[in-house]
Amino acid sequence: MSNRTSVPLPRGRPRSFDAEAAVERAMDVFWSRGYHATALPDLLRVTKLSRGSLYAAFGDKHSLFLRALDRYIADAVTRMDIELDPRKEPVDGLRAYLAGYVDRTSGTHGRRGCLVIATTMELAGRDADVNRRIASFFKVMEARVADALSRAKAAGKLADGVDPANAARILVCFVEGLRVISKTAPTGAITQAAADALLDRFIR
Amino acid sequence: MSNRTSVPLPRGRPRSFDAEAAVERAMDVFWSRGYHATALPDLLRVTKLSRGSLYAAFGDKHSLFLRALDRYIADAVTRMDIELDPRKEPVDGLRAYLAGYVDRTSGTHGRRGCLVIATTMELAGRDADVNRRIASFFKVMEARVADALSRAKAAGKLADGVDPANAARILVCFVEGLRVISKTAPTGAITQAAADALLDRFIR
DNA sequence: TGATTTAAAGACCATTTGGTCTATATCTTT
DNA sequence: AAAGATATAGACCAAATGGTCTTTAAATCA
Repeated sequence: MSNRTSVPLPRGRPRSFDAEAAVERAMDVFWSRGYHATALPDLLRVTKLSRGSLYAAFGDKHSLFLRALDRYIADAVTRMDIELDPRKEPVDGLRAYLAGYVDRTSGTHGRRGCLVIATTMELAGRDADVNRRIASFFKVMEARVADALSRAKAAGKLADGVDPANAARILVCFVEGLRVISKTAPTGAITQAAADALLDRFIR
Repeated sequence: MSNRTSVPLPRGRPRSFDAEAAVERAMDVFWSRGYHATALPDLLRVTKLSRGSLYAAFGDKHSLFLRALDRYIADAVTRMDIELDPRKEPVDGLRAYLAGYVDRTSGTHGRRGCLVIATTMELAGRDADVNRRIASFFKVMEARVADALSRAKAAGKLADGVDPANAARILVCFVEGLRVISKTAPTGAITQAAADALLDRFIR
């Protein structure tokens, strides 16, 4: 039977560029400048692709942007899955989750901002593809945090009267708000103190 | 001495448009679409000005945008000064402040988003004029909230161990985060419950 | 009425935008 | 070596960008 059903090997010159790497570099520039402010030449520069290759590989600017956004979101979800891993102590996980945001909102990292928030504000209202992705991301995030809080509650680690769903929304809003105000004032130590103070109100 | 020092009366055709009203309409469109996505024709349409008049009155797109942003920020500060008026009960003030955000993040209002946050994400990193205004706005807001919390503490209304400065940062981050996630999911009731739950953790 | 000032209308401009296409060089397999 | 496949470079395009300028109509005061 050998290779009768296998896809024939491609002939000729092989792809010489790594599409995933190009998406990552495109993500970087969208992240730094936003969608509208990123022009084709910027994308060609960072991906080191010619116009023709870029359009052949990704279709158009908007599709490439969606790929970049998906990549950014996937990275964020992966991080959350590690920080809030159900096999860990839930409160430790929540501390790690908050610590990650403190780190990402401090100094230079903070000034860079967040591609999801920038995209939310710039495009979500008028771009259904974007809106879907962002809404689902925030939902996933809130669910993961609520889950960790539920586990903490079951272990008797939550303060009296704390509702996991409410607290999850509060924590998510807090970290997203952090990323906003840290664009202009990325003050790490103060942020850490605020994050600690907030979590301390919820745990016992 | 009559009118010796007075400015001579203007001759000829008087200004027939209200600059402040034009700024407000420009603010509306920047608010809905963002800076880059707002094109000159959009501004001409909503202000009902000709190109010449607009440039004569405001200089250029960027200057008009700064006027619009200043207007938006001034409105927000005015609102805060009413909600957090020192002559009111501080906790009532904080409730009013949060209620205002719940309202602005619900339904259609929520989908509209916030010009300050959109501008922060789109321009603050690369535009010093914008950065100054935004940084100062967030500082003012945090200070007003911290002030109300200090007054509440002095009146014995705060829970044990709550630091007004920390709590202020938490509340500001929470409301700004609310505005972000409400762009795609403006769920008013849930938001109100979260706001209540958060404030309840700080007051006695 | 006539002088003066203003705004509107829109022609005009250089530059930039996202996007297409062709010619050429390069690489791999047969 | 030949054939086939792919990437690059860059010319090219129409449309849109922010911005200037001139002409004309309108409104006011002297």
